[in-house]
Amino acid sequence: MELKEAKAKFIQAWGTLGSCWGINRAMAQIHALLLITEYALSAEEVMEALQISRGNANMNLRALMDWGLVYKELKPGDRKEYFIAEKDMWKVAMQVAKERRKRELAPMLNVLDELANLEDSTDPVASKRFSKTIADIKHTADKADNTLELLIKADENWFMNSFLKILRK
Amino acid sequence: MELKEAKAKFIQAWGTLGSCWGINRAMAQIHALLLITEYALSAEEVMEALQISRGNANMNLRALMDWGLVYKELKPGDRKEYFIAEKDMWKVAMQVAKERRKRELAPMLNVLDELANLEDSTDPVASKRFSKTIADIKHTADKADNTLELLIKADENWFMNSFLKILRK
DNA sequence: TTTATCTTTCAATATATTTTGAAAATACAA
DNA sequence: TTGTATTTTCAAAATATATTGAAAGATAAA
Repeated sequence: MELKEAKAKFIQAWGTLGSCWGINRAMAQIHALLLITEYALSAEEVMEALQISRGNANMNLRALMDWGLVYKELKPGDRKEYFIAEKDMWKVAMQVAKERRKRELAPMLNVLDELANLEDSTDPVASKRFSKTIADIKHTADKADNTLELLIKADENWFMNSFLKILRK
Repeated sequence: MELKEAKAKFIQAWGTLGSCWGINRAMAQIHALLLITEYALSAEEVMEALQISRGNANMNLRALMDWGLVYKELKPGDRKEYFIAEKDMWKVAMQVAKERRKRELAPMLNVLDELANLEDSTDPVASKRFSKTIADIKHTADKADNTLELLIKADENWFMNSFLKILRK
């Protein structure tokens, strides 16, 4: 296999993986492209490499920056913007965990909270039973949330991070 | 809020959460419905409760069983099949982790393996650099995979499980 | 075997998401 | 300011995904 083919294969595989996680193909492919490019690329170059439109490239580059997976890089004397991906995959994983926690887990915990305290006087038995089920789900979700927070916080902490590195060896 | 409304809200919220994770709405909603129903439901009852077609209900109930999140229950003297959800949310989380590891992480690791050993004599420098990038990504992915395996294995092991329960307190 | 009941399949349809590209907005230099 | 390079927006089009429902396939009792 030649290099060009290998790069295409990686971009394709990363795109497929992304779609399992509710990330659209273009976004995942742009991420993949930037991951395997050691220098920063302009929107133009991304469009060219992946054969996508300007609007698509722009929208997904912006989304990747929102997720903290890609940074903008400005070159002096050049009006174009260039984009480069975070290459430390552990940081990438932590960033994704952090964002998903904020965007998905947190809202669900709020809904569960609201539902756990329900009391419907029309049918107190069923109502009680429902609250119990919800409370149980919330309990596990809270544990997951705490674990994730601990992991993220630990990663942001120098000492814990060195400790984790040993575990990750 | 009354009970009926609360149940609808939970089903709706669970459906939204699912769609963030590449799970379609119907599948997530059926799961939610079964989670808050203490007895087993027939396909008919699921269709009725969620206002979905027979084919849709059937296909997604089957998918939920594939994921190990829902079990079939047969009642003596009744030809209908009934469905009940796994209620232990920790088990649910582990089951999801297990399946996603198998279905998504494993194939990606295979692709990375294949790409890490590439040597393109046309451009040995770039080729080497690419392999190094891939190897680095694979390294982190392997760590994630190992951690996940450990977690799943631990959960399947009685002793480790009691230990984890203390951590989860 | 026939009949009644229930489940599965799948092509057609509906819905949702992604992508495009041209126009508008913005940023900057002269 | 005006002109030029670049980015952003967004409605329309294209694509992908989910849903329907009727027909075919099972299964078991009569």
